[in-house]
Amino acid sequence: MNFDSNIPIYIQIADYIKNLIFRGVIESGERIPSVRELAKELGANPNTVQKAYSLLLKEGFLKTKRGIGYFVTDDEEFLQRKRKEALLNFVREVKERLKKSGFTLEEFKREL
Amino acid sequence: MNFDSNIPIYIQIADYIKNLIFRGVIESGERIPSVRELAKELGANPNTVQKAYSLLLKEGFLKTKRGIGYFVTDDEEFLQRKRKEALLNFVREVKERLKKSGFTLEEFKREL
DNA sequence: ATTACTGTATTATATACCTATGACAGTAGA
DNA sequence: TCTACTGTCATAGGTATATAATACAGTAAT
Repeated sequence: MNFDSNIPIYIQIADYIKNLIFRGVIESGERIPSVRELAKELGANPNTVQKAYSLLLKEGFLKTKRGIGYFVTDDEEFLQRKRKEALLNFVREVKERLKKSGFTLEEFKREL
Repeated sequence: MNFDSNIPIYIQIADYIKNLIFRGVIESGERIPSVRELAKELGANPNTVQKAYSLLLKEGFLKTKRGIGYFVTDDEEFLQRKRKEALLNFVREVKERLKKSGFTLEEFKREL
């Protein structure tokens, strides 16, 4: 993982976890690394990981059990919906950026 | 223009100008708004606009004449090359994000 | 010369982010 | 019970970003 970006690290970590869920690397209901574990693994601060987890908690991706750990939500329907939303949002974002930069969709597809 | 993003404002402004150049809204050699003008127009601070312009100056998109203003470089070959680079970088970024999120290229194209 | 623009630079202040460190509370197993 | 994990919270310090205010220097038109 690479933190040399303008995007806040806790956002990058949240996206990283979200992507692992979408990819099925972490399954529904499964436990994820503790804040201290992941912090050590990524070379980040536990507080930063905590902030990322809190965000995912608020968004509904994670559940927490004090003293035990964080878990991916077991609401599979929710995850499927979010996955679809993520794709559509991404498509919208791509189109927006193409328009802003003055690239045509054809020009883009040609390089894809 | 919208600054409620995690991306620093001076980066957003630099991208905004770059896009205007790529789209041909501002032409090669043409003068761009003064730091104070653009700051007022965007509701940002002149120092922030200055930082954006300095970045574009360093990258070669702009030239400066003290007491007169900032101008888009007259090196059209450079701009063409940068435009192409921007497209290819964007394509690479899109592919990367698709891979990280576990979306297939076909899945993406279907929504495009 | 005066005026009104330019770019450029400095200082101070506020805020968000990140890290380091430590503390407290809940859980599970030896 | 003790130990070693968990989540959670608080404090302090450093850095980047953004704003506000001000100042100085170069250019051009009146």
